Amino acid sequence: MTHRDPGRARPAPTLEMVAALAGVSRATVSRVVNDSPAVDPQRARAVRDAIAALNYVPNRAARSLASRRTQAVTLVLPESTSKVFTDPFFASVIEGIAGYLAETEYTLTMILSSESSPEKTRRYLLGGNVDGALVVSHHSGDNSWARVSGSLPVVFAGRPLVGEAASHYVEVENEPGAAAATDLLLSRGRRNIATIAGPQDMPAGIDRLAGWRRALAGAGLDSSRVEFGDFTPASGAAAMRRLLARGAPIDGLFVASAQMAAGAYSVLASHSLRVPGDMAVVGFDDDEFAAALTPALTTVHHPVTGLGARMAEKLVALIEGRPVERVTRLGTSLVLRGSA
Amino acid sequence: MTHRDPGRARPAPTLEMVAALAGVSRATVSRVVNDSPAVDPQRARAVRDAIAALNYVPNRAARSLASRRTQAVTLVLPESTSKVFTDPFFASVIEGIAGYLAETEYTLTMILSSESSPEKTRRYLLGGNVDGALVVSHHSGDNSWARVSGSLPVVFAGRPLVGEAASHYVEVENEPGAAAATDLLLSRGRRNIATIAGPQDMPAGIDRLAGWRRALAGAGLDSSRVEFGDFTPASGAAAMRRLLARGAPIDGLFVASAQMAAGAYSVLASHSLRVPGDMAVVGFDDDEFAAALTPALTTVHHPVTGLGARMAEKLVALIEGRPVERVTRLGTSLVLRGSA
DNA sequence: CCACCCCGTGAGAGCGCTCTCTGCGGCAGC
DNA sequence: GCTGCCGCAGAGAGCGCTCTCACGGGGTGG
Repeated sequence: MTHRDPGRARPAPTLEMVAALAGVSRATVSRVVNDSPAVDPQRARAVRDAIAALNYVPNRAARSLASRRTQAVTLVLPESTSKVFTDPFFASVIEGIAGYLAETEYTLTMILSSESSPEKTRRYLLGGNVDGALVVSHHSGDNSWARVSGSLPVVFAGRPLVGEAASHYVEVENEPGAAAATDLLLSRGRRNIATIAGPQDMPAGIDRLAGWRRALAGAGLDSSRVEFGDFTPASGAAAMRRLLARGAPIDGLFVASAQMAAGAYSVLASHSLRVPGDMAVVGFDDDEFAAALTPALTTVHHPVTGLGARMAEKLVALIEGRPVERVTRLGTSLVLRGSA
Repeated sequence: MTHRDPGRARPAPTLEMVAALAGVSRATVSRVVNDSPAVDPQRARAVRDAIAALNYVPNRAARSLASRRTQAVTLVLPESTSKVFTDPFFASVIEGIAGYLAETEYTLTMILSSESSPEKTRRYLLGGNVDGALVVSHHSGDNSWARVSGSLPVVFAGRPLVGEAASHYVEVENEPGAAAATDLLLSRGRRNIATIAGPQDMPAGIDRLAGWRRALAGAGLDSSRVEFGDFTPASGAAAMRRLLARGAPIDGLFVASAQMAAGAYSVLASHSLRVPGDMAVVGFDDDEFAAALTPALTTVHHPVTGLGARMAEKLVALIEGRPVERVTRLGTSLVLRGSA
């Protein structure tokens, strides 16, 4: 069998056709479609009937050409596909974004920029496809955003490392959260506290490490027990192994992501180190990894869904020209479970 | 601080402006942009210079209005956000799609239809936003696609349960794969073979169960040991519990997804049943779950990334009016690891 | 009873691009 | 030397919609 139907079948009905059927002008149909004020109710009804009869859907291209708006925003994910789809963080952020946008007239598109060339992404963003962009997980290397955000409203998840002063963003208070987590370990009487930190080219990685450092400094303790991961379980396991290989005593551990904590747990188990007995552990991220561990992970909770929602809210406000706070900071809380 | 910049800043350069700067007509610029044949090389160069000087990007809305094409396709995911972002299957499919499209001029957008209303999704698809759609994981309840696919090229992942005869799709040979898996268990001398099947409103669930049934029937064995899950680990665990609670002896198990196998493993462990000694297990899906289990899961491998790539390929061909096979079937292979 | 509004409507001018069609210049053929 | 092509460029007509503007008719106030 071969192809049956190149392109769309019957030509789509147009405003013009609706107007003809309803016996009014195009302008009136347009008013009804955009439910603008003050159209004679009877005519409006006739128009609606005609729309239903023709199964009319406004052509987005024409509309956006005429109105210079697209009613679409895009979520740019500069991570590799598999990372995006494995990390519960992204799922929650997207849930928050999609949830907020569902209330509005905006539709969400996504673009995995690792899969397309940067040039293609740029053309997509600047080519009038979207009214604004949301950017998640930008590493410091990504300076392409400076160019784009001059011409298009952009909201970042997390403080951008370049061009921070001019950017709109929503961030979690990583540093205070990490400090609080470390303080908890201190309050449990731990004094040899290590950390598995995140990538140092991302604000979440940098700030969580800084919080840990500040807390230890406040207690006059040594903050040399640091190993780094990339937020994945495997990297957490590797970092844990390196930490143990150092030979220095460790009785407390702050891990910058729940996924890395999961990796660390498996290494601790293979070394017959008990949590929290031998090693009190506090993580960051209150996701399914945190809850699924045994013992369940005491962790820093942050509102990830809220992060997404606030990003979307900020972007829509920006697009519509409403006053917007440039920066939104979301607080964290400590969730006490079994690991510390 | 308040907002700084509603909408885009400077008005975007247009074809007209490029034409003026290059000293040619709009038509010529258009030819260069679409690298159509036969433009005087010198003029073409002048045009390119002008484009670069103005940092010109063609306006998509205008282009698609005039050409009746958008150069964009969308991936529709009718699952809940968290499910999409947790299941490695989706990640791989998307990887395949994005990989293929990266070679083309098409951009990929995604729409999580669970988050938007079906009406919004329909308007998006029919509103001229995209040239075609890819649909993954449609349950039998989803008959909304029939309406859409009349007006827009659509390619499904897996055989659609409604409107199969008219649909373009790419599917994995689930039934033969499941039969082969079951045959392996038979060849290992197992005779009391159970299955944890997938949802019976999805082809993958239906066909894998059918393959298991056929293999057992071929061997003249009983095929009553069936429990159902929804492809998630938790549902696999629950199904395993129900299977064991029946009290009938079981020495072989075919699980319709690696994720469910992971769930089943944990239940087997808690019943002190050893794999493969007490229970030989064969799964379906060769993903990270399968490899991470202990013992590693013997499983049916199917080309998930290839599935995505072939879907994208088929859709693009459909859009461009090239001849296309209506159905593509992808074979499976058995990956022997420790569990059977 | 006339001037003034105001409300609902239609006409019409684009939005930025594509694409057909016409036209112009140069070359080959007779 | 004239006709016929062919190759390349420009003119111009839309694509389907939005939005401003002007208009007509029915109140209201003086």
